[in-house]
Order: sequence, then structure tokens, then C-alpha cells
Amino acid sequence: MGKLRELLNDMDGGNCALPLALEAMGERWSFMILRAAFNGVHHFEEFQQELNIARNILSNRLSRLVDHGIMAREVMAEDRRKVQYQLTEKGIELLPAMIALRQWGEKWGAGVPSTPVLVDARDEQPIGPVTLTAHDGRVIGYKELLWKHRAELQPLGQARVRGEGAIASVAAE
Amino acid sequence: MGKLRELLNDMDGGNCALPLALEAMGERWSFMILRAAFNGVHHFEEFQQELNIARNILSNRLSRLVDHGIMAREVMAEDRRKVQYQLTEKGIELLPAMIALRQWGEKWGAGVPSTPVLVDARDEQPIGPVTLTAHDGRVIGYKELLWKHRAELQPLGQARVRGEGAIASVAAE
DNA sequence: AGTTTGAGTTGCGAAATGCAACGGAGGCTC
DNA sequence: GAGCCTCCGTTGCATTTCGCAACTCAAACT
Repeated sequence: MGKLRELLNDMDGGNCALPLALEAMGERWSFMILRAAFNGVHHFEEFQQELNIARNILSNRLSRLVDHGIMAREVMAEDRRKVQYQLTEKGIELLPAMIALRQWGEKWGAGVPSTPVLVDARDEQPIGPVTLTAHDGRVIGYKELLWKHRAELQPLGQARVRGEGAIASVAAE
Repeated sequence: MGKLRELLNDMDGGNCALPLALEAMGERWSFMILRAAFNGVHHFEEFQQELNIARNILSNRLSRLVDHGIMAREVMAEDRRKVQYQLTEKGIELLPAMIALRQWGEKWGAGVPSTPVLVDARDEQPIGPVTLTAHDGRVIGYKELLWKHRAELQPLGQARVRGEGAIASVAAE
């Protein structure tokens, strides 16, 4: 497909996962489809009516999401006309990114109150804002952050932290 | 499925800030430009060479980001050929969304180690994974979450007002 | 058999994107 | 102040993607 993606991959010396993420999710409808999926939409016609997206584009986006392992496509047993699209683990883990975007839009947009809202199942209170945190969980603001090259990282004791699927284990290497 | 219907109607009614965010950041190069800006790129030529983006597209994207208040454009005093593009507060607050995306790409991509890496200025340790948290700062997984309408929320103590405040410090259990 | 439903595909015009060349104001050098 | 260089774009044109409407096609339903 696009030559763009090849270029993106080796930009800036060739090391950033952002282009990779954007290759999967950077297209116009991808996040909207994802959002619908998170809200329980599973079928082609549902996506189409819900999002008012052109059918050919929807078809294309869905298969691309499937190709990227973000959604799984399954022909339903009880009615073989129907196809079920479901988020994979990989897709589900896009939730923080999506919510971060949504919260940003909510804060800076024209006071749009998003509905439905994501709540903690335990107490049914809305979730907090998505933030950046230090390795120990402290919330960090932009001014307390630095960009460092991987090479210059100094290992500091044991830095393994919470979150079993964590990406955080970058200290070594 | 009655519930689903309600949710769908709300979506269609447009009560979601995600489309709003995507209008500003949903285009192909927007996040890449943002990333470069976060890494200290400020000038047209720098963006162009850094990203290998077509000049007309870059021009268009930059002015759109300016229109959306994500970047500020300023002609430099000491050399009036130069134009400085800088992130606004609104732009800076896209950082969690961008990092969430990047971490996702890092985790699910082909083991791409992103550089440079964002570290806590205090101890120079890499930041933790971007996660969803409860109103009290507990990290919540997808299975502990529910979608609720704003109307059905039960008030509890201090009402959550999204936005500026960092939530209470996390006692990492 | 005939109709409806679900999930796409096809054709075609409109818009966005990409490439290369050009423009023009500001600064530098002599 | 003439000529050259730098920075920030714009213009023209080819390619790619998007969007709409109509069409297909198999599986169910009546």
C-alpha cells in the first residue's frame, strides 16, 4: 500500500513505536469503530448504521483491524449470514489511548459531556483522568518529565512495577 | 439488548468527545508532528526533514494544528524568516494519549524499542504504563469497568469533575 | 418459490495526499 | 546594493483514498 508507512518506520533514526500504532489506528474511522466495539457493537450492519460510515470503507477498515489483530472476525454458528466482530486482547488494550483522547476532547472541546461514561464497577464512580505516572505510580506532569535516550538510562535498583502486562520493563536492555 | 439501543442512540446523538478529538488529531501526520514537537522540533524545515513529509501537507497540518489551538505560531524576532511552532497547553495535554498509543505500539509491535524515552526527571527512571484508574487512583482493568449513562451516576462525596486536578497520590498497594 | 436479511463488492466522482518545482521575503557578504 | 543563501511556504499535476449509491450473493425466513 502506501509508501508513507515505509518512511515512517525509519524516521528519526528508526526507533519509535508511534508510527507502528498509527499504521493500525491512524486512519479516519478506526477509533470510531473501536469505540463502537467497546460499546457492544459487533455486526457489520450495526457499525454501519451507528457510525454512518460508507459500507465499502467500513468493510475495508474492519478487515484491516482484523489483519492487525485488533478485532477477530467470526462467522456465527446459529446464523451463518452473520459475522461477529470482537475486540481481541490487543484491541482491548487500546482503551487507555482511546479514553485519553476522549477525555482530552471533553476537556478542550465545547463542553461536550460524553455518554456513556466509563465507571469503576466497584463503586460506579467515573474513572479518573488518564495521566502519566512514574515507575512507582506517582502522577507526573509535563514539566517533571525528560526525554532520554535508552542508552543513557541508569538502572536504579529494581524498577519492576505494577501492571502485569506492563510495558514499563524498559529499564534494562 | 435494550440497553444497547439506548447506548447506540446516545452515540448517534453525538454525545462523545472522541469525534471532536479526532477532528483535530485524526489526520495522518498530526500525531507524528506532535511527537516531533514534544521532542523539541520547532521549525518548518526541521519538521520537514525530520518527518520526510511533503511540504504542502506539512504546511496544511501545521496551520490546522494552530487553528485548533494545539500549536502556536510565532514569527521569531531575531530572524523574521523563521517561524516558531510551539505546543500550547492544549497540545501538551495530548501527551498521555500519544504515550498511550506509543506504549501500545511498543507492546504489540515487533519489539520496537522507542527512543527517546520519557523519564521522570526526579530519578531518571522511565515512566510507567498509561492505565485507567478509579477516582481514587487505583489501577483498573477492562473487566472491572462498566459503561454508564451520566444520568444514572450515583453521587459519592466529591463529584468528579474531569480535567485539571491530578488525582490523589497512588499508594501502590 | 419468493422474499428478506446480513455482509459485503463495484463503479465512479470528489477529496486528500505526495512530489517536484517555483516564489518571495528576510538576512548575509562583499 | 547586487548577488546569494535560508526559511517558509505555494502551485501544478499525478496518485491514492473516501464517499455515495447501486448491485451481488449466500443464507434464512414464509
